[in-house]
Amino acid sequence: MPIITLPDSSTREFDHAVSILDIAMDIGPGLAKATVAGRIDGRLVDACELITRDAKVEIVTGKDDAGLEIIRHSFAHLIGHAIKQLYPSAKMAIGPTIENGFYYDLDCEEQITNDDLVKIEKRITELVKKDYDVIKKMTPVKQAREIFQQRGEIYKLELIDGLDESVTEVGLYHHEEYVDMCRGPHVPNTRVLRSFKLMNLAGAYWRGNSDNKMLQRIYGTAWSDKKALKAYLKRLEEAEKRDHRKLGKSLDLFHMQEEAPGMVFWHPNGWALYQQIEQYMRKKQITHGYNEIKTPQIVDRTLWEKSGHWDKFADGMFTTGAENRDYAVKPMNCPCHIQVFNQGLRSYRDLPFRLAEFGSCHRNEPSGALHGIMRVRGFVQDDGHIFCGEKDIQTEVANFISFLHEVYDDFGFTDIIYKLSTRPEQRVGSDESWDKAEKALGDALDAADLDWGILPGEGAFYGPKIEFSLRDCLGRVWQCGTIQADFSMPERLDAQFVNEAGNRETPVMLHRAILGSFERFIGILIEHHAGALPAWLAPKQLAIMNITDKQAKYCQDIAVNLEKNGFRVIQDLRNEKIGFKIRERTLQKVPYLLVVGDNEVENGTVAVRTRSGEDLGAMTLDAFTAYLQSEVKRKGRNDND
RNA sequence: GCCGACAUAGCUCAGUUGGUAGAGCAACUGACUUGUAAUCAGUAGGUCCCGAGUUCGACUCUUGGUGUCGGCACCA
Repeated sequence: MPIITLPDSSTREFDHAVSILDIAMDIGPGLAKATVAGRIDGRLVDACELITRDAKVEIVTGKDDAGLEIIRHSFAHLIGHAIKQLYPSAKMAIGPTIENGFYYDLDCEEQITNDDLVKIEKRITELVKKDYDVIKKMTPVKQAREIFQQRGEIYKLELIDGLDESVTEVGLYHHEEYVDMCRGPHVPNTRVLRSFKLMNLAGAYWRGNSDNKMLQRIYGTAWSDKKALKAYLKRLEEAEKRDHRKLGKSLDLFHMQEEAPGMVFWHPNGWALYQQIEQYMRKKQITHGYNEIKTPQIVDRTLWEKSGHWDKFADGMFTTGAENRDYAVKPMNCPCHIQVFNQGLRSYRDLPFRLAEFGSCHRNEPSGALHGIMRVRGFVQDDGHIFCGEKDIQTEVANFISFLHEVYDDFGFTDIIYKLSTRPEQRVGSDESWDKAEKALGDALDAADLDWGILPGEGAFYGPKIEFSLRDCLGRVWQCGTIQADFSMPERLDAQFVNEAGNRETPVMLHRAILGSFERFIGILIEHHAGALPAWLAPKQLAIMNITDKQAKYCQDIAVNLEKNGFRVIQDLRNEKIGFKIRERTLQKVPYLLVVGDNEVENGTVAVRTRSGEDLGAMTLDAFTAYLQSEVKRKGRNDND
C-alpha cells in the first residue's frame, strides 16, 4: 500500500503497486499525456517504473531540464527506428544527447545525403504521429547479445562486450520493431516527441578513435515544444550574423586567401583593432612585472630536438634550410625564452623572473582543423614565461588568474570556462612534483573562488595546466588563456639559478597566455560584440559628416582636433545625403556619428548620434572630447548591447 | 588527416536537358547641395577555383588537385 508524496507535500494512497504514469493519470489526464519520466526519492526513472513502497514522487515533463534531456535521448532512438526502416542494412552505433539536441552514429553502406535527411525527418514525423508506446524491458545480457546478433548490430555487441562484468541485465527499449539498448530513462510514448529538426550530417570515428572506422553521424535538435524549437532556430540564425568571418569581411578587418591557408591578411581596420589590443596588453604586462622581449622567427633544428618538440611535433613544424643547416619556423616561444633566461648566471633573487613576448608562431595544423581566424597556421601568442621555484607556483598562478580577469573584464568577457587538466599517461617529472603542481593550480582556482572542472589526463606531457575558455557565437568553446607548470623544459635546456645555499638549481617554468592568440581572441571578440566593438577598440571611433559643402572646413578643423586627442576619426565630406552617410557608417558600426550642419557651425557644436541610433544632442567639441575620453577609459562597456 | 557539401563580378547570389554568363549592392561618371538608416541617371566590371579528359562544343559531364564550410580526429 504505497503512500506517494508529491512535491507540493500532498499525498496519495494506493492499494497496489503503481507506476509514475499511473500516478500522473491519477492527478490528471493532461499531466499523464505530458509525462516524460519521473523521480522517485530524487532518482530519475522511467515512467513505467513501479513503486511498491512509500516514496516521494515527482512527475517529470518536457518543462523539466531532465525531461528535455530524455526527450532528446529518445529522439536519438527515433532516428534509429526511421533509419532501420529506410536502410535495413544500417548498423547503429551510439546516439547520445548533446547541447540543444542529439546525434546518432551509424554505419551504413549507402551514403546518406542532405536529401535523405529530409526523408528521414519525414519518416520520424510519421512514426511519432502514431503515438506508440516505448516499451522498456530489462533483459539479461546473454539474451540482449542474442537479439543484437540476430539483428547484425555489431556495434551494440561491442558495447555489450565493454560492459562491466557485474552487469547482468541491460535496458532494451522497444520502439515497435526497433530495439535499442540504453540505460535510460526514455519517454513512455512518442506523443511527447513532436518538436525536432535534423540539422546536419558529418563523419565521426567509432569510439572517437581515428584508427577506427569513420561512421556517419546525423545531428538533430529537439525541444519540448514547437515554440522552443522555433526560438532555437531563430537564435542560430542570429548567431550566423555574428560570425567573425562574415563580419571580418563586411567590416573590412581582414581576409584570407588560398595562397596562404590558415594565415591572416590584416586590413587597416583589423590592424587598428589588433594594435589597440597589443598596446593595451603591453602596458598591462609591465604593470604585472613582465619584461617584454623579442626572439627569432627561425631557429636551428637542434634546439627543437633538445626541447623535445621535434620528436613530438615534427609534422607540425614548417622547416627551411640554408647553407646545409635545418631550421624550423618557431611553433612556440618557450625554448627561445629559456635562451634569454640562460644568459648570465641567475640568482634566486631574480626569481620569479617573468618574460613576455608577442610571439609570432607557425604550426602546420591539419587542414581540417582550420577555422576562420580562430584556428590558424600563423598566429601571434601573448606568450609569457615565469621562471620560479616550486614553492612560488601557487602565488604566481593566483596572480596570473587575477591578471587574466582584469583583462577579460576590460574586453567584456564574464562567461569564462575554467578547466584543470591533470597528468596524462605519458609524462615526465616525478609523481611528487605532479601532486604538488596539480594541487597548487587547483588551490589557486579555489582561492579565486571559481567554479572549475577537471579534464583528467589532458595535461601536457611536461605538467598540468589550467585552461580558460570562451564561447563563440554558436556556443563552441575555444581555449584562450592558459597557465601551465613545466618540470621538463628548463632541465632539458639547462636553465639554472643559484639558490640561497649557493647551489645550482633548476627552476620551474610557468607557460602562460591570456589572449591565447591575437587571431583567436579577436575572432571571439568580434562575435561577442557582434562587430560593434566598444569605443576603445573600434577601428574608427567616430565619423564626422557634413550636411552640405558649406560645413566642410569646420568638419576638417574638428577632425584635426579630435585626432590630436588620439581619437581614430573618419571624415565623411562626400556629397551625399546625411541619411545615406548615417546608414553607411552605422552599418560599419562606427560608435559615434557627428553631424554638422549650419546650426552646429553657428553654435560651435556637433550633433552626436550613436551607432545604436541614440541621439545625444548637440554639444561643444570639448564636451564631446571629454565624453569620449571617459567612455574609452571605462572599457568593457558596449553601448550596442 | 578523415567523412560529407560547396567554389560564378569587389560583396551576396541566380544560371533550366552541354551551345563561352545574369541580378541587387559596391565601384566609376554626371546631375542634385541635401538635417539623422538607402537621390536620380548612365558606364564599366567575369581564365565561371586550377589542371587533365569526354565532346563539334564544357560554368554545366568525368577525373586529379587546391581552398572553404559542417563535423570527427588533432591542438606543444
